[in-house]
Amino acid sequence: MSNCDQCIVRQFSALKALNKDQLVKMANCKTSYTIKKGEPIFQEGETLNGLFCIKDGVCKLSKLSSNGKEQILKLVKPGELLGQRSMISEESANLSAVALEDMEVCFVPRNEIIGFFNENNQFSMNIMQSICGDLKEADDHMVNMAQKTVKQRLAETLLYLEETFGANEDKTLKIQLSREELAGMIGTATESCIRLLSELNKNDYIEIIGKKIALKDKSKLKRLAE
Amino acid sequence: MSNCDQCIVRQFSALKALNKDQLVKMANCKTSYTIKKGEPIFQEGETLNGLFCIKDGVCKLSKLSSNGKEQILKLVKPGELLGQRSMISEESANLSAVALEDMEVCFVPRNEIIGFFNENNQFSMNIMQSICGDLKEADDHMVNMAQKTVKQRLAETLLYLEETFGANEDKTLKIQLSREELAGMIGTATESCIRLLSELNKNDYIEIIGKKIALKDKSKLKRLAE
DNA sequence: TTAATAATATGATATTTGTCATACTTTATT
DNA sequence: AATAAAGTATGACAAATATCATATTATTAA
Repeated sequence: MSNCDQCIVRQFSALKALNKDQLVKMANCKTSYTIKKGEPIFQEGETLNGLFCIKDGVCKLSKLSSNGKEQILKLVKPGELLGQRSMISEESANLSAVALEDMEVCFVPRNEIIGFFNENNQFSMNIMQSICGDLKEADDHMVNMAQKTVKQRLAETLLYLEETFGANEDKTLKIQLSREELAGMIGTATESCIRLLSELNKNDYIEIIGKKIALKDKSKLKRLAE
Repeated sequence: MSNCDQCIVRQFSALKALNKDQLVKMANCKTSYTIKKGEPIFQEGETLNGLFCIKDGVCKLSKLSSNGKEQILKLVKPGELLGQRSMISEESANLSAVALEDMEVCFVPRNEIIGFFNENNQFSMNIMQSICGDLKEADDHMVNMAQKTVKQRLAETLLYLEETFGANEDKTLKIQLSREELAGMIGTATESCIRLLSELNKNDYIEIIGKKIALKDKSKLKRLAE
């Protein structure tokens, strides 16, 4: 049973407000998991009863729309928490979480976290602020979805992916998304996404190297995204 | 200085967890406002420093997109709170709030509310749950924006408006939105919105009576919205 | 390795949606 | 009441996007 003290999640999430005692308690009740690329951490509708800490690997949060297409709402990276909303609302998961890479996560039962809420105001304030951040992001994202063209959303998403997950030595995006997943992020048909990528490639905004994508002219992309 | 004890906002919001003492404190520090239709309660970017209680009237929460169009993200009705996110994040307002009808609102300074947080766990839990509700709504809304056609979104919005704000005796929607505002809710051009309303009118989904809209066949509308 | 499957790519075409022009109607102002 | 201004409506057209078909390439399984 490893220590939570030095964990990356502690450094970057609301957990930074926990004291030694609370960290020990958490270390004693947590469960660690390895999750293979493509596997779910949880599914839409599932009861969670706790909080997930993302130690390593990236996952997508998505929801199936009534037309059967998967809309990706958010990508979650190491250091972040998962399942905050369900835990607080005492509701089943509204979104599915599926690994985009091999992952390491810890699960902490709800009771434990609620205990921390009641004895640690700073911790509950941190959790609140994290959820408020998600809400602001969601509102901003909505305006883009509603008011920008697919091409603009694609440009914006590519910039976001590089900024958030970085690039390899050959400038290609580190995060590996299929064309279908990329389309699911920007809310369009896979073919439209591929077509626009080809166009951006032709016009030297990006370079397509096999399945990988390198951002060639970021300022041009920014101008396109507005 | 009126009593907060019997206020509609107390009954329907996180404030229901406040005790007598806290209600008295709040009554003593609150400010009441009347806001005329069309006037802002606050604007995007403004510093709020407190929480608004909606006693009467409906307002829209909107944001200007980079192309200059207004996207309406949410409508807020009597009994609800406004400015929770800004208060918790200690950030300026991400959205503008503008009255759709004459309104009565109260303002409670941030300090007071933060005090209640620290002495009343149930209250802070209620606020958290309210924000979590907003987040779930935003996620669901996003899937619709991304995956449904404008016509489907229009049908869905009309149903939402009747369900949430009711209808008059002649079946027309109680809430009075301009075509431009309706377009701003569903994320489309005003002309497209008008055109689709005409089409729904022609096909007996709705009836257009001057500027007012009556839902004529709700089950057909539901089927359209999917 | 070979076959089978999935992912990527592109053409052809239909549909949806946005834009601009203009007319009509209602509301506000003088 | 007359005028102006704003809101609603519709046509014509262009642009954006989805859908279906099919080809090509990469990946997986036998």
